[in-house]
Amino acid sequence: MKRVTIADVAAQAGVSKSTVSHALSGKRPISIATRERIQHAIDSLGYSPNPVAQRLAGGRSKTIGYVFPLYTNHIAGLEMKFIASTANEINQADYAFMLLTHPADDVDSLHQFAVRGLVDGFILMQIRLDDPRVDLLQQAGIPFVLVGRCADNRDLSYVDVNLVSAMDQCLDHLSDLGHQHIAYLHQDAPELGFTQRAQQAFFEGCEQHGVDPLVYPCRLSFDSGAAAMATLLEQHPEVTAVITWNNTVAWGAIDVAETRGVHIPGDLSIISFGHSNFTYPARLPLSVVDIHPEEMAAQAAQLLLQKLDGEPVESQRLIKPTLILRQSTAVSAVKSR
Amino acid sequence: MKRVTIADVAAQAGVSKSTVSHALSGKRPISIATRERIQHAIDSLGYSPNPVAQRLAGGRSKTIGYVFPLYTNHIAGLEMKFIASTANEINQADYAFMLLTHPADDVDSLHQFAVRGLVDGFILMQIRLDDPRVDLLQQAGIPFVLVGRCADNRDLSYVDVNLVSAMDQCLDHLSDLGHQHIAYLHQDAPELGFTQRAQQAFFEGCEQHGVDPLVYPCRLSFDSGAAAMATLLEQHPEVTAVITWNNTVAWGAIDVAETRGVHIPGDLSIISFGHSNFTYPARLPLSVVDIHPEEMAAQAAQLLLQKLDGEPVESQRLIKPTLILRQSTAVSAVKSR
DNA sequence: CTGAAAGCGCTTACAG
DNA sequence: CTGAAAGCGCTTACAG
Repeated sequence: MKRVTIADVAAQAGVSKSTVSHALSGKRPISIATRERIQHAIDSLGYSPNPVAQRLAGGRSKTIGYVFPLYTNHIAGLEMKFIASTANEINQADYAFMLLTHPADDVDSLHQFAVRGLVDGFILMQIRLDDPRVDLLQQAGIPFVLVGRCADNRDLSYVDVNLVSAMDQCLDHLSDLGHQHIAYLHQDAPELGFTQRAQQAFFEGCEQHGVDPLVYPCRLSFDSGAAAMATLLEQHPEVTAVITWNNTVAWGAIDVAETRGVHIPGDLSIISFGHSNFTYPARLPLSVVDIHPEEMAAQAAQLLLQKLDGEPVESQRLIKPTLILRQSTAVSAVKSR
Repeated sequence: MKRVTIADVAAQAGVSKSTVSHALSGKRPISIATRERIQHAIDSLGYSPNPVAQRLAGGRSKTIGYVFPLYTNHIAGLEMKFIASTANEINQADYAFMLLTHPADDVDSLHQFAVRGLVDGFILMQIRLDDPRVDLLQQAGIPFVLVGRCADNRDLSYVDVNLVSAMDQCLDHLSDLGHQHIAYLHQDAPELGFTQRAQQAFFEGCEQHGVDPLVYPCRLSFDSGAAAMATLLEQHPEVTAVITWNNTVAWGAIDVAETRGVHIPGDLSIISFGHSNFTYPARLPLSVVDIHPEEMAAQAAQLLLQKLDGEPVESQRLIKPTLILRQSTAVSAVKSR
């Protein structure tokens, strides 16, 4: 399998290598006649440029890096959806997809990696309010897009969830059903922008709706969701509705509730953040706030690709979630436990 | 952020670039004195070689490609575990991890990708009995390792599950509990080696244990597992135990059983293939055959890395699964429905 | 509109 | 044990 190079194409088309290069990049005008000869040579030889050489010579490697710290014991369907959607999107654009799983605080690894110049740009996940990776990439002058947001987002490109809308939709619905004491099982990670914004949106939404807000932190696991729910039920037996930031957490919470004889949705309504095709048991179709991970992934990928092409793009996007009502919410029972 | 190059190191150490290169690769003897000067220069300058240049000059890019067709709607915890484990393993070895999600039958994309020379080697998932990707990579002379096996595995390196052991452990256990009619909800993908081998192991195991084998195909989804279970219960009400190839399928099957009043484990025992930290509801701790995805991922990664380093390695490995008994299996009820 | 040449940062014969 | 030089396959000033 001998590689076909730009020199082969140039020879067959009877032009110089630089002409072939420019025909490919479109960076300078080429006469229609020679353009056709070059195209013909490319087709007949089956030429495709070597991205390694392109990159070394100052061009693109057509590779993007996806920075997503993964702890193998704590992965939910949502994370997977993000990864798979982004990978598919990038691959379909004929770019290579590089997954970087270094821990979030290991900025050195990212630095090492970035400086190696293997990728043209980055997509960052798990964004912190004050994220050292952002400073690093800005200083290095490497294009990147955030999925999420920092505290200060000047000059940054991001795709994020509209959490105010998400919470509003949940609270509108629950409030309409008569719920007065609503809990939010939120992620125990104050450094993340998502966590802060979701909590704030929850508190403000509760105030607007005149309901009593309860918040309990938990980690991304079934057991942690269960533990948080257990504590909640003990400390606030008056609670009649729960919102969870993640479906794994929701299942843990549901498990505890059912085990203690708290019936869903009769005694307790529940809504989870997630996406539309979570699986759920027939006896308990779970209502979810679909944050549209495929959509977020696609937009982030497109944003980055457009930046790499130098296209001017509107670069701060908020995706509006959709409340999908199934059967885990119901009219609040007047409770007197 | 000006890049430090090998020329900078050579200049500071007062040697030639080739000497620095050889000191780094160890491909020819370097006197202890100059080696020390070079090392000192590398440290003080913070030099790390540019993998793009290395690759172009005939060396390594320190990148491996992970070929795993992903359909975003059909992903279970096991897939995620494989991806995350492999990514972590590769990243920790200071290699870049490239995820290729092209559909399995899209050999052209893999070809395109391989010929671009971005990666040093591949790890292949979802191996078919007769896999065109294997021929492609063999002809191209690119190192690769399979997670799974083909029909003919001469000259191939792989890491796979010992399915005979897996089925034996399940059937030993179920048979001891008195089960006589055991079903296997297997993956509806006859082209995959895994599927064929698992079915064969199931049939042979049943024969050895003198039990009645039932097999029902289904796809990787909750709904499909539910549908298969529904059909099974209608056609063979005498069934008292079920083995599923995947936990998502198991939850679908369990859901249907419970909805129809078939109690687990009282009326029906169930064991799922999977891994040790699947989450499960407190009311139904699921027994699983842990196929050790982290272990498989780690071994595959190490195998490939060793091949890239030219180390001779024992290259066909079968990982023995572990049956983790929890509370979804019980003594068979004498049934007379 | 097109070409000859330098250069990207390495590796590896070739020579000593 | 070490160096000078060619070459990997491109891109991009420089020149016309």
